[in-house]
Amino acid sequence: MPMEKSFNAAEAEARIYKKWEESGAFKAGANASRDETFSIMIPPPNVTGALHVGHAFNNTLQDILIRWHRMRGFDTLWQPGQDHAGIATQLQVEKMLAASGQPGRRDLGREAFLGKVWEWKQQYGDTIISQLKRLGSSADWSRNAFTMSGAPNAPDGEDGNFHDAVIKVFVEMYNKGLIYRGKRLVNWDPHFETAISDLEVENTEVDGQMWHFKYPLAGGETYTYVEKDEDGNVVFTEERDYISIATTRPETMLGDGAVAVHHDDERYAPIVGKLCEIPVGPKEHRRLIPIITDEYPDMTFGSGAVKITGAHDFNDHEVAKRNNIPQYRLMDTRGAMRADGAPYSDEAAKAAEYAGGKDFTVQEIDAINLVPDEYRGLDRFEARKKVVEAIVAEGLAVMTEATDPRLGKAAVKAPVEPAEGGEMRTEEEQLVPLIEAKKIMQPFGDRSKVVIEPMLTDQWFVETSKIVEPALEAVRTGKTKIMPESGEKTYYHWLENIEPWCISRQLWWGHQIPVWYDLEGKAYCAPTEAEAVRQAHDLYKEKYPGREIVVEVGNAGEQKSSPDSAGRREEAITIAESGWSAEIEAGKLGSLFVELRRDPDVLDTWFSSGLWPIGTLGWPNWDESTSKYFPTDVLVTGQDILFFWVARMMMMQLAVVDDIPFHTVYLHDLVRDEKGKKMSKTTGNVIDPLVIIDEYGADALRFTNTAMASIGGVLKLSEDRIKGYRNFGTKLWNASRFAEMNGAVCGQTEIPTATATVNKWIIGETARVRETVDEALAAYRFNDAALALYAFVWGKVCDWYVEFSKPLILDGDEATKAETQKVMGWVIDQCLILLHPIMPFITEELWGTLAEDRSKMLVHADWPTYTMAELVDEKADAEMNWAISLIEGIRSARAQMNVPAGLYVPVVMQEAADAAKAALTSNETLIKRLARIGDITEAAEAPKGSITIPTNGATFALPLADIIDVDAEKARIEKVLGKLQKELGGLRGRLNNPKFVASAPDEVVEEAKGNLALREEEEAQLKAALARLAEIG
RNA sequence: GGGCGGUUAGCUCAGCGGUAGAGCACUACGUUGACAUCGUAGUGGCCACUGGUUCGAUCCCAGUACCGCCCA
Repeated sequence: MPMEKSFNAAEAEARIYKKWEESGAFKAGANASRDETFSIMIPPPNVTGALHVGHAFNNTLQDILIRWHRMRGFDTLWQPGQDHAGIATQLQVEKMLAASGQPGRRDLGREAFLGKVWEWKQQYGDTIISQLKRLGSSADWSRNAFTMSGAPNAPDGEDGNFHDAVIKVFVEMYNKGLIYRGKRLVNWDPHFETAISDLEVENTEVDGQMWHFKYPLAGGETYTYVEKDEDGNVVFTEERDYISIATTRPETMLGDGAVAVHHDDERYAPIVGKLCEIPVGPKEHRRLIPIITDEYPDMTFGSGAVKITGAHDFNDHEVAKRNNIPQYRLMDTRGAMRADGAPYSDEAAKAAEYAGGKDFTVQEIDAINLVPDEYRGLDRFEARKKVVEAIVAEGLAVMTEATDPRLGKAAVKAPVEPAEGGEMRTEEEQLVPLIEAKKIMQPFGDRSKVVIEPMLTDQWFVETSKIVEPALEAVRTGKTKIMPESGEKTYYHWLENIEPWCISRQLWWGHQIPVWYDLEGKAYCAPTEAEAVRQAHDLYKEKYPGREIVVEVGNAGEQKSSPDSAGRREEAITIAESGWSAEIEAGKLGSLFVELRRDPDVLDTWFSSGLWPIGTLGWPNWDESTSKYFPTDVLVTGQDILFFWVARMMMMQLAVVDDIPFHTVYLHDLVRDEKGKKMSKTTGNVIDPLVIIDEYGADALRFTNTAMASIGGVLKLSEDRIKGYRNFGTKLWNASRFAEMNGAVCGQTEIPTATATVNKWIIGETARVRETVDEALAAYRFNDAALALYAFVWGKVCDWYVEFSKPLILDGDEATKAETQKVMGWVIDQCLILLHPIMPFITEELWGTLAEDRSKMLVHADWPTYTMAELVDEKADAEMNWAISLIEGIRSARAQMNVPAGLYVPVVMQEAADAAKAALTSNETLIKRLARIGDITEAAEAPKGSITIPTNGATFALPLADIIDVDAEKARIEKVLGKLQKELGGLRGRLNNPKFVASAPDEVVEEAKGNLALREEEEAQLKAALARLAEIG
């Protein structure tokens, strides 16, 4: 039964994938024939995710490396899995709850909500896995990992131990002092109501406004404000009773703790150390703040004076810390103005005390709510408007002319002079508040897209500075190599300037921080609750020997009471140590009750994915069967997560198991559309890989991905290109179909011996492409591997070898026919093997079709190791190249001279060298056939009016005096000659230059000489041809 | 502002010391014994610009212009 005319990807792919999987072909160690391991950890896709072109690209490369190594007999593991994606998943589930009319997260409470998340995960979490399978990914799915597996509330089937690994690492790092908790200014996402890391903040330039306000000096003081030019000449003098401040965020004025000017700023020297008034809030409770000096203010920017709001700005925070300025928090977790605490008058009075010199703690300051009563509860942007209105109304805005260009679009056009046809303005200038239209950088949450608020909160941090050095060292010494090399530079730059990593998130979905506090705030970090209880128990037991200690874990918000061993219930449970001491002194005996509450925060998702390499392998409970895959070999991932993930894995693995996680990092760009634009739903240029697979097959998409994958290359995915590689698959299919129809012998275990030149030649070419592919893959030059195979399969096998074989198989003698059938079968098999890592489906299908008694499926076929040294026959190579050039020369000349394609023309050969004669004789049938020529005769002179085809070692003439136009042939030859002479000029120029001959490497000189000789021969042949044509006229 | 890249055929990209390649597109011809998802032939490039190093530069170095990306 003849094969179909093309590969039915839609039908075959699922069937083939099932066969692979059911046979355990992807299991770790499958097909291993040597001890060396090769392992790759998949960059875990979000459990909420769906396959996009980036995954498709990324996984194609990983799969190629894995399949290639597996076929080569390595003990191979491709570890798959998913990431729990804290914020994204929590958001998705909340949306689902809202959409289906179920109670929301807060109504459900933590436990119930997490139950919903797990349900959701079990229902949808496998989506991306099934999509990766459609791509042909040969990961060991039996080991699929999940970053939340083994968490305390995980349902059955989610019982890995990733959670244990995460918790263990946290505890160890805590005990080593690498993790700490502190009140720090963090990036706060008011939408998700959680801290996020600085990497999750996108700074974007937006149209903003800068307001200029007057902060009146306390007690109506005045000073002389003087401005000088560069030479020290006074250019402006004014008596002022205020200091002018510029701000882009007026609402934060409420929390100002000081006004700062630069040490060297002479303009404000007279008032440094004095107090000024924040020009907002109830008149009777205006707060006074000091004017201080610091290095931070830029004298050339704005007025040179800046307000310091330590709790809401990173720069201000530093200034406040340096100068011990109180940092007042103004907003709640949603970014609304605080509504807690006492009335404003009371709070302002407290603040005044601290401003007046009373000692304070960070907590005491944080408790103060300095938002005036009328602004409480307002959204921060609403509050901004009101603050501005109030200040302007009070006349404390800096005013300017309405024509001031700094006002931007709001500026009024300057009046036109009467001379220019305008009307002179007579009234006094209208003054308006100075609100500069300015581009400002604003921080946005990368997921929420809302404006991020710097917020002073308690958070957990990894002291990255203490673990960064080994990670830097590993790359510096080349132990881990990052490709492309520019990635290493970026890596150094970031790690050398690394900031502490905020790892706590105010979310529910994630690994809850394993720290419990007693009500004094003492922290107990332990892998389990029982262990924390024990720690607390031991601690107090030591302090109060002889007393019974009862430790209980409560939930935040509810006081817990518990009977002691004597059955007595504590009346007023006093937890503070001082309280206990008092009780002891009073001689009261009873048990001491210690209540513990667990930190409600969870860990940043990247903290767990930072442990991906060891966590997936079962650390800390791993054994040789899994630990042998560590360190892994290569990480293939997007360069956009170099910092998020790669750098953190480096730091974490080195900190935890003192080894690198991988020896090579292959970074790639984002996959873009064909014009180079980012794909986005809003632009509507998203290419869905599943749609592509449906239409063109997974192999076409994979080949396209491979061909795009040059090191550091830009990835522009175009459907035309995919279509082209689908066609390539069809080409392979049809060459195989031809082979099958003509008795090619597939499934041989030995390389067939060849006597025919063409067979020797293609065997040598096969060895050549095998070496090229291996070299390319070893160097991660996927595009080179793909292109070499494309050129070989299409350009060599299909275009030449299949054509050459036709006369041999169809018209040749039995021996030649049999030999050619064997060689062809072998060559096709080699094509399938070499292409399999890139195009697994079509090759596996052909592998099964072309021979019935294969010992293994192609997925486990042995990768060849033959070399060019063994298989290239120089003579056959030279002969075939000569034959090809002759055929091409004849075809080209015929086409240009409009010789009818169906016409078999006779040929006359002249001045033939022995090698050319021999080459012609041994390949005569196929040359005749492919060049469409008749009898070949030899003569001393070419017939008059013939077409000339020069070759190395012989000149050929097609005697077509009747058909051809002599002038056209002249023109054709002159054109060729023109090109030739340009080349000759270059070659002669070089060889005539003594310095070239002296300095260039010998082989280059030899090559040039050889080239020159060839070109000169060709030139002579063409000139002779022209001379003959000239005779005719 | 700091860092990292890019600029090669109409388009998308390789190449990165020895004088330029692929795919697509385009033009002409073609139902030649697997393939029209094809075949044959062809058109098309001062390799951004200016200097330098070198016997020789698209390739190395310096600068300029323009375009990206990352970080402030």
